[in-house]
Amino acid sequence: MLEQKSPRSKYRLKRQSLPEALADSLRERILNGEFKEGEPLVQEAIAAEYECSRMPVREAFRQLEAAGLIVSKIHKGAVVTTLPSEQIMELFELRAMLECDILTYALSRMTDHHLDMSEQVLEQLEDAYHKRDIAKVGALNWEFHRSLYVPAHRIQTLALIQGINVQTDRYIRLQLLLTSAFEEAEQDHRQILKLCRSHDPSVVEFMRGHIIRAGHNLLDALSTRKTSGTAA
Amino acid sequence: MLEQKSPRSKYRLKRQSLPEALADSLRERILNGEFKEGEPLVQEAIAAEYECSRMPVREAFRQLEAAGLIVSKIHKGAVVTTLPSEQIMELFELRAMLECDILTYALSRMTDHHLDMSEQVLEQLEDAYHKRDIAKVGALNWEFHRSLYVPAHRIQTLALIQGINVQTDRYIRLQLLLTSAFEEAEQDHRQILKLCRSHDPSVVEFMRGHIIRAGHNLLDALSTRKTSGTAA
DNA sequence: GAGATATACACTGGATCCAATCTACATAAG
DNA sequence: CTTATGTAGATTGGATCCAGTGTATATCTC
Repeated sequence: MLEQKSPRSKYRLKRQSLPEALADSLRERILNGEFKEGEPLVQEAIAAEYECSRMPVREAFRQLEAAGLIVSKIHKGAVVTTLPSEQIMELFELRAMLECDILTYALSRMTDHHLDMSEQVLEQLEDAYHKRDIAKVGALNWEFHRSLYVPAHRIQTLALIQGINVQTDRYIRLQLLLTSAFEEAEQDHRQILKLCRSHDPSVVEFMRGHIIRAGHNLLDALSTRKTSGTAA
Repeated sequence: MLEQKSPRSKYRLKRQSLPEALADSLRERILNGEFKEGEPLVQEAIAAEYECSRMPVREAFRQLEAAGLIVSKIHKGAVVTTLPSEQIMELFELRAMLECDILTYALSRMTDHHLDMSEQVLEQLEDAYHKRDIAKVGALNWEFHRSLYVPAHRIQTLALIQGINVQTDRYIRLQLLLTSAFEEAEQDHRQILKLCRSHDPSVVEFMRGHIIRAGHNLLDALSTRKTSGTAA
């Protein structure tokens, strides 16, 4: 818990405030489904768990609220956000639009170095997938997409996409538990990388399909879960 | 300062925590240029101004940071974000893409009621513009755009667009001080409303031009300011 | 016994206090 | 005179404490 991430310099020391570290950890736990939709997050309980006061917890909550992962009502506390299925699909549609846009920018600027990096991430992703390490798959899935977009140098767009991916990650990880539809996504990823290597503009539309299909697959999985098993 | 906003019910009482109210007020002050780019925000000073402790200020800062208006480094405090001009233009391009998308959804669902509401906002906007009330123009400009998008029922998209508009608002208000390019925007707004009334799909492309032009006009204004007057 | 009122407990909101870190200035060494 | 070191003041980070609100249970009235 509370590990630091993405060290730029080789000897980078802990440079993160407690609230940020807490937010990172809590975000991860929400995405992993440890805190389920609608579940209340009690300041005191979290504080006790991390052996700190409620103060940094409150600041972390503000961050998570801004990211759309929780909502907090005054004097009533925070609960994990619940999204209706239309809004989940809307998130995937937003991703499709924004990621296709940024990929168009990125495509002409990708170097072999970039592509090798992406391939490396993809290999890790495939490895994690075969080991059924859900959390790692979720994180690496985004990391792979992200690696393709970096060459675009579209800072604001990338930040926006990252925010949306945090939200969809939650459902992607859920889907990994429910279905085996991710097999298909795996093949997509290889194809995407291949098209990128040849700088083929058709990759943009392929990416759109990849994202939209993921959304539909997920919604199918969610609806069948709801109709069939109403497990607590 | 710290007034409540958007009362849905007629007798809505204060239902906002201090940090939220603070964030609203500080956001407004940043957008109005009272706190300039790169200017540090000192917790104690703000707390003294609002006659509260530093605690709610810190939580408000977290919100503003998530909105991209400030950045805070550990043990070094918060400063108002400075964006390079490419990123400002990128924000306008994002707006163009997202707002055109949502407008397409909204167009077929707009009722006369919706359109009348929009017209009402537009009249207030024109009024504020003629009175040179910069803050009001900024707020109402977004409110007009927003009113056109509400019928689309695209909650996530609208939230995203709102976030970007908060950022561009800052520069729009700056532009109002620097240039008279907003005249043109005023005419655009009337034209947009007219096209919406006839549910003419060409309004989407018109909107795109409206937003992109606004971005270019702004960058022109900013660059001439930088090259000519290097006023403190 | 059902509904309204009162009260106790749990939790959040905010203030004050202490510790840790940064910055700036002063001082000393080369 | 320049650079390095040390120290004091300012400012942020985090903990503890108190107050206010919400909820649930118990009590009272009809």
